[in-house]
Amino acid sequence: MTEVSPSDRELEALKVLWERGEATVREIAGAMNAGEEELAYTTVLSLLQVMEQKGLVDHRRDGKAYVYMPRVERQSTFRQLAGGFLEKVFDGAVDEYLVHALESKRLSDQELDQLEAMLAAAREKAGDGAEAETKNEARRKRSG
Amino acid sequence: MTEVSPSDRELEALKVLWERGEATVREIAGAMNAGEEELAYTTVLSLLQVMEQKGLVDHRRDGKAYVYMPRVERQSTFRQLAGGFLEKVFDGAVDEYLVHALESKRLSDQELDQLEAMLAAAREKAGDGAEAETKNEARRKRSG
DNA sequence: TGACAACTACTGGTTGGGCAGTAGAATCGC
DNA sequence: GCGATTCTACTGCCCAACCAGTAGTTGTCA
Repeated sequence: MTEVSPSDRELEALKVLWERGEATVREIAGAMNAGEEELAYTTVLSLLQVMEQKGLVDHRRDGKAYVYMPRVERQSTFRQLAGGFLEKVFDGAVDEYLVHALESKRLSDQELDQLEAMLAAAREKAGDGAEAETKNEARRKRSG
Repeated sequence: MTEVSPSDRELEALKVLWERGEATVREIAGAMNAGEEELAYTTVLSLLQVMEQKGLVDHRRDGKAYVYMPRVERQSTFRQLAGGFLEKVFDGAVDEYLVHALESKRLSDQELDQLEAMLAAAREKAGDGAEAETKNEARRKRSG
């Protein structure tokens, strides 16, 4: 459904919108300028306009200002981004994907616990679909 | 050390080189054209030349042809890519990073085992490094 | 209503990635 | 030596992302 992926800057803007639900251009610009970089107001506006064309955001009028809101879900966008990266860089090898992330950053115990829990959950879910998966495997082997 | 990240296409070429150790332009072009897309020979050559400027690859002459070889490590490149993506998209939240990867792809039992093992290893390492890390922290604070 | 303040639309410049053609250099076979 | 082949160097085009200015519009307030 969501064919277009946001660029880096666009993702920044989306993050603001996901957090707030909706925001004026000025608010978004303010949030994006929280760091060191300073973007001109009109730059952010341009960004939003392009994003609207792509279907990433929507807007309505409020007084004389435009209020922008996200049109894509946080979840699905992230999934799409992660999936795309995984495929593009690691050719789908999740273990490679994770191991380099682990190497690039030292993790706290809590984070490790969190990951552990997620793996357990994934295992559960895999259990659900395991039968179908196995059938596919078998079919592939027979026909191959 | 490695300041520049390869673009998507450049990464493709690097993958070929990592696999083979070294290769002529023609070989690289052949490998990259294994899929559906067809790139002109000169296109691949241009790509390599740009990559050389960036310090991603090196070349030597062999007869009349150039033989290219990687100048950056597979490991560190992947780590850099994964780390960058993690930071840029998920603001460093590894759990988010993984969960979306898990969602985007159904995993086999083997893969899950693999991930589990990696987490265990990471936990070990976290334990090992904790002390040293603490010492460094302390030293830094004292001298600062 | 008129002037000002704040906002948006439109336009353009810059950069990097991607692609490929043409011209020129090197090599090989004879 | 000389032509044909195969390679590289150089150049240019296209497109998307990014950035921001200028002109025009809208709302507000005295």
